Amino acid sequence: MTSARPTIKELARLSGVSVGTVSRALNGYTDVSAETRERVVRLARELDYTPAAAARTLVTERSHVIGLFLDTGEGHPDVQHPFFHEVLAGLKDMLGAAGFDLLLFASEQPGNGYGPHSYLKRARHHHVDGVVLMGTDASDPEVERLLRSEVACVGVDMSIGGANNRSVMSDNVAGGALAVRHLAELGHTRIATITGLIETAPARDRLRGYREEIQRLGLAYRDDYVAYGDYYVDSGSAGMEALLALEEPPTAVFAASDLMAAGALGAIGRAQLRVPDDVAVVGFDDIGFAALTEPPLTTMRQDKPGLGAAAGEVLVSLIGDEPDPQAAVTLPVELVVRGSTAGHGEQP
Amino acid sequence: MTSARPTIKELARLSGVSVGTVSRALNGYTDVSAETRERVVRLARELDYTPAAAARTLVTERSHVIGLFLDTGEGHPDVQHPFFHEVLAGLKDMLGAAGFDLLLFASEQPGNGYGPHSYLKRARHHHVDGVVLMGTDASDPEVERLLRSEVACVGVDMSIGGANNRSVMSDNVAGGALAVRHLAELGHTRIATITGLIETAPARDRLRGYREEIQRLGLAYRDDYVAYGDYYVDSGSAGMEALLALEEPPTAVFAASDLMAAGALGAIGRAQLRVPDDVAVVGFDDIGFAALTEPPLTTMRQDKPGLGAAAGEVLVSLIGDEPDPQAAVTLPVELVVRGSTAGHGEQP
DNA sequence: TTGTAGGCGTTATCAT
DNA sequence: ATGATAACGCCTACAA
Repeated sequence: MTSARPTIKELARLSGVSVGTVSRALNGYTDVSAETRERVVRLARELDYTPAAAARTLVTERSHVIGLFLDTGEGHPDVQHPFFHEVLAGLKDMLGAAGFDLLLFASEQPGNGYGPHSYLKRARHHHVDGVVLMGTDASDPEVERLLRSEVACVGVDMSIGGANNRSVMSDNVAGGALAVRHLAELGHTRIATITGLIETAPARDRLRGYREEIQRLGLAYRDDYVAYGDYYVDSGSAGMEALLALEEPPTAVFAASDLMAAGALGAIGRAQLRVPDDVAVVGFDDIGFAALTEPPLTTMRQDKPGLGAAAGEVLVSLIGDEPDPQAAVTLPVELVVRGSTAGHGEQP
Repeated sequence: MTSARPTIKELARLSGVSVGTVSRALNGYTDVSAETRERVVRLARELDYTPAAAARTLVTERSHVIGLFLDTGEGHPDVQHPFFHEVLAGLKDMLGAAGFDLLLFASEQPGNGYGPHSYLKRARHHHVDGVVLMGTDASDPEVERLLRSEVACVGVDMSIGGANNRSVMSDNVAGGALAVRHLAELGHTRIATITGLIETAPARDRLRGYREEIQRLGLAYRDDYVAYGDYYVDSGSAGMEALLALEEPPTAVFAASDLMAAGALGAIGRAQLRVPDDVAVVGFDDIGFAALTEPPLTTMRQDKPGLGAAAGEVLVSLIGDEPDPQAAVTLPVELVVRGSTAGHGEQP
């Protein structure tokens, strides 16, 4: 039924003009007679003509495709953390509106043969106009090579340098501080934290915010109140268990991710303790299910679609020749108070 | 530091052979002297050469890229349902291993000008070797046009026909039946259901499984025990509220998604009732957080990575000239019993 | 075994 | 305003 893709040559033949003219007409050049353009455009619509991206990329040096590296190393199931998906939604929308599609790098040896491709090679292979990195290990030598290259990169939740690279992330330091302040205002003085993967910038920043606020409040900073996690559920569970096993266990805990906070909730329950009465919990992210735990999670909300959109915008302006934007974009976070720190609905 | 991408011509010049020979050497043709190949390959490695996908696609008619349409119409935030992400992980891994990358269609008018592109045009534009559809409305005329076209398509959780199209989904009918059976075995006789978006195949199949099993068990099928939802949390909440408001409310409910089951959990709690004592709940999907609700959710587990991998395999074999695989792949589901139907941990 | 040359579908630079 | 024509980078007959 549907015939093969018509090419620009077809259009030229059928409309009785040259391919050059067809191209110009379709691309809205001014030096085409209204009549010709009309005819060509109509024909193109009738035949459902689409330009071949490959051909265009070849001559234009622009693919209108943004590459996406999405990993969360350390053997964690990648493409798995809910946080990134919500960011991705924002990224996709923004980029789509700007005329870009998203290439999710999946293969380490695209096409046939040629052996495994490095990050840089994969980006060049598809001639992507820019690259977004999420959850990637910035200290990986291959990543560093990519960052040093001519490819425009923007990292979400990772701090990357370089002339044509940018970072976008939440104000994690402020977030950590805010979480602690909230708990302190509730009367807590024994406030612990469960960190994210400490190799990552957000984890370090949130920890720093935690520490600075603890000290600012005149509370004692205790090493044993810092449990090291990896953002995922199990580490939250384990971290909380360790904290509860202390001689003087905390009465409140700030987990650097909702997933870990959920794990902490579980551990607290298993210890026959109650949230928030025995120990209050605040998470980070405000991913979808944060409102669905029991009790619902108080958390520091990140503007996830906003992060994605910001990443897209930065990248687009990096690609174009617009005035150089700032080196890093930082988005504010917002405290969302729910049951895990607030009163307990049922009780009078 | 990093110089511009070397082309095959560069390699030819530097290695003192013609471009044709370089191409053959790199692509593993046999009619190249071992010595020449060695030299060329080494040089390619040294210069970090990557073939330009665009050029290759142009001549080869193969892009080694699979397109992905990921929507969940009806105004729902797309790219948002956890289920699809877990499927995506499996898809990405499988496709990656097979040498394909994934193009996430984002823009409705890729490149500049040319106006909005239909599904088919977007697929052709990038010359993708195949397309995966997830959560897309199969009755959309534009989707139908894509399905009638020469583009190979595989739908996840959607039933699509056509010579070069395939479907992969879980055994939803069996899943619905199994859920009901489980509840019946627990002694329940008033078993209700909250359906998924009834326009979708999985929702209808799960409902059918529910109904058939109800009848098979000799229980009465009651229209008022069927609440219509849309897979998302709020509809589960609303559905459950409606069910609880019945004169003779159910003592058990089968929700066609974990998200709705979570919503039901909330509604039950607000009604001062308890799970599973007052009403037992079983969900569907077994998405990540199903084990984290309170109580944890009994659910029908779908093999999500398996669905993704199957989709990839089917597509790859559809693209190649391998013997035609079956028209549809159906994966088994598995009952995972947790607290929302089983005993209640804390109590003796 | 290797070189030459045509062509994939576009855009862009010339003339005309 | 339009038509040739040369790239873009690669693959693949066809010759040699």
